[in-house]
Amino acid sequence: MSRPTIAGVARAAGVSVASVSRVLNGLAATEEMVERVQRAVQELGYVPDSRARSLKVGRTYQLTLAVADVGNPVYVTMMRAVEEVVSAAGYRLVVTTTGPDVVDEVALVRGMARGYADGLVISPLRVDDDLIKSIRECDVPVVVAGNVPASAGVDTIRANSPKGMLLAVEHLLAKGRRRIAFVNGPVDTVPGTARAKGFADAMKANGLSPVAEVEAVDFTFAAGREAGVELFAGLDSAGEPSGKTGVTGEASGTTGVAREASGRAGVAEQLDAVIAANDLLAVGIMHELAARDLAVPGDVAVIGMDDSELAEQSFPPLTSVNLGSAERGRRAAELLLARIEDDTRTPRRIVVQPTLSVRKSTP
Amino acid sequence: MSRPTIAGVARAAGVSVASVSRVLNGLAATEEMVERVQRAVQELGYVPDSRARSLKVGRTYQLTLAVADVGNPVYVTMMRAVEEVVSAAGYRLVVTTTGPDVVDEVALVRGMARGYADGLVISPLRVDDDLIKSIRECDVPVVVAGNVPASAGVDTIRANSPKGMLLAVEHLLAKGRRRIAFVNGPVDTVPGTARAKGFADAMKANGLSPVAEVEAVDFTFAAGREAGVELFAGLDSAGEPSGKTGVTGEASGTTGVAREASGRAGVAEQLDAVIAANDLLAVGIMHELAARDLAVPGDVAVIGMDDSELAEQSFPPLTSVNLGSAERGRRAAELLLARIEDDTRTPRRIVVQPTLSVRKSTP
DNA sequence: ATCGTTCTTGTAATCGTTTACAGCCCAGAC
DNA sequence: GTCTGGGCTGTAAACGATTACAAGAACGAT
Repeated sequence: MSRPTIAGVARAAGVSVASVSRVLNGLAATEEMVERVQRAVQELGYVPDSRARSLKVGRTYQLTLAVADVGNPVYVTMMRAVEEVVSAAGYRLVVTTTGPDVVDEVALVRGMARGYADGLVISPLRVDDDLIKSIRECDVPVVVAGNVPASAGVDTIRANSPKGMLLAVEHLLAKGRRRIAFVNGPVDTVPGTARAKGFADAMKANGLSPVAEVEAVDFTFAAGREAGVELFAGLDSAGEPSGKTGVTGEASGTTGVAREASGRAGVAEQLDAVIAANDLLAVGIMHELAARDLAVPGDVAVIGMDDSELAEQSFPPLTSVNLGSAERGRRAAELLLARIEDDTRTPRRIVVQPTLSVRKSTP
Repeated sequence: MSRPTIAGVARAAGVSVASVSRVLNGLAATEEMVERVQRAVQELGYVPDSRARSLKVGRTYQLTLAVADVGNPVYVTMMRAVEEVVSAAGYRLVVTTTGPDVVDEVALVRGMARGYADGLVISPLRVDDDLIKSIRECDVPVVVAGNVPASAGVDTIRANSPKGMLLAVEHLLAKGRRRIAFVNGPVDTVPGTARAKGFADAMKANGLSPVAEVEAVDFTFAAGREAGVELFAGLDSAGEPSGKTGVTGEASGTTGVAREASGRAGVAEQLDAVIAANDLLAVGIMHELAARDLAVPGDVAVIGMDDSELAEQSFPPLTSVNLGSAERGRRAAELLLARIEDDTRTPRRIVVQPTLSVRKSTP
């Protein structure tokens, strides 16, 4: 025997399907009616079919969260915040990982038209006009968690990376560190560009120029270690303190030799602090520092960004710029829910301000 | 103008809705028919409604993954593996966090009857008869990722914790460490009991008895640190090397004093290794060791379990028992997909064997 | 007693697909 | 020339809920 439907319940209770539906949805009904329907529901073990309900009411009570990589602890923080808001409102959360490619993001947004979810929170790694266009034309509300231009005309909850960079640079300065290197993620990504510009501005504002800048191939731990290798190799070979290192490709070939040569003293006199574009990169850098017997923060201070759980767990605990991932997640979810209720498209742009979580990786 | 439906496409193409549906689903049709339908689809920007489709075919092409806490990196590993398999098969993934409470898990399983997903992978923290029963009676296939008794008669993919514990203990023994303490998570959880028993057996098999055993209140980093405090307090106050420490509550009251007294030498002569029930706990312990100037692995070796990304990222990198989370996730997803295709309920029980990932936290 | 109001309940249409069934056309065999 | 059979195509009935509308009951006002 298959699952009972509302018709079965109606038959068992001796009432009409409409009445069953009304009781189930808490609409007006006599006590006796409620009584009978509930008894029948109990007896048959009836559970309403959400597929059918979705078709009729045009809502799935699902929301989608799209992130580039679930392995990045910042997305875990965000996901947790979104889940909390969303499930409190009676929605389920569909989590999708888009990967690094923008065409997959576009495909995802377009696919929302299938109606399997009532809204989308997307944190895009890369953005192009196609993506903006698809978001604008999307049949369901979309909230972007990340920096997109105001001209795009879409709802966004974004962090203030430049301000965050300023906090990082000024903290280092206050501790007497002025020989600062920057390890960024790919500069063709949304966070990558924002942080590159933020770093440059923050340094300029304080009359500093960077000791080195390295672009990691990804926002991951492994890429952070590679970037560390490249960073130290660059410091050794090129003597000039403010020069930028070359691209990743060429450096890796000479890694072995460069690493041999990069003595503790050599590096430490050129460099006394590193800012990384996220916590994973920062931790990767710290590992490479340790491999070279450089003390954190004694020889080199390190600052990460995102203030994810990893920052607290790393050793030494990582000073990190809190870009408000949890709050961004929470507010993105709230904004999305609001849009679903009332979709008067006057795009909102909410900015969450950063704070600095000072831990042991800076003096 | 609202979204076009299949009827609109049919009208535009001058054919019947059935033909449109057939073309869209790749069934037999003349070239001209395919031509006309596709042109109409293009022109109108038609996208099929998955809600309607779900109702008709009784499939949502969604799978649910339920875990206790997305903050635990082992679930991130598992989630990534599940996502990969599932999305390759054309399914979406609904991620639900159940929290630590078994009644919420039961509610979730019961709720699957609503039909919003075609199957469920659940990694339950706590299991009781109600949960087993609800899984048995569930309308959609359920695969349990975790240890449940064979008598339960449900599909499971489980780890071999005892074997894993044996790997850990024997590795320590081979390195000359015999004064081993164990930091477990809550013992009323599925992994908690499995690991407690596994540890006891592994020790006995090697003729050892534990220096101390501590039960953390949770499988988290914070709980790991608390457990560390308790562990060292216990070592100081109770002189006997093989005694178990008391419950958490009483110890915390005397923490301040105990911590003062726990000198580097005092601890190191009673203890030369700690095994933790997961990586988060292990990292918490390492922080507490560092706070007491105890070197890892010089004074105390540490072994974690799960071999999550955190093990690689922690400092020193953590030797960890790989319980095959990724493989478990992958195989759970595969088994679930197989069940959806052919639900001949002869419950399978798959065991994934552990390996040891040796890193720098052991000599 | 009649009428109008309000409140509850039932009938049937509807959401947008898929699919069983029947009809049509055409080719090939007798 | 008729019949059989096989492809395509169209009509219409599902899938399981919600909800507009109508009908009936109860009740007070006139």
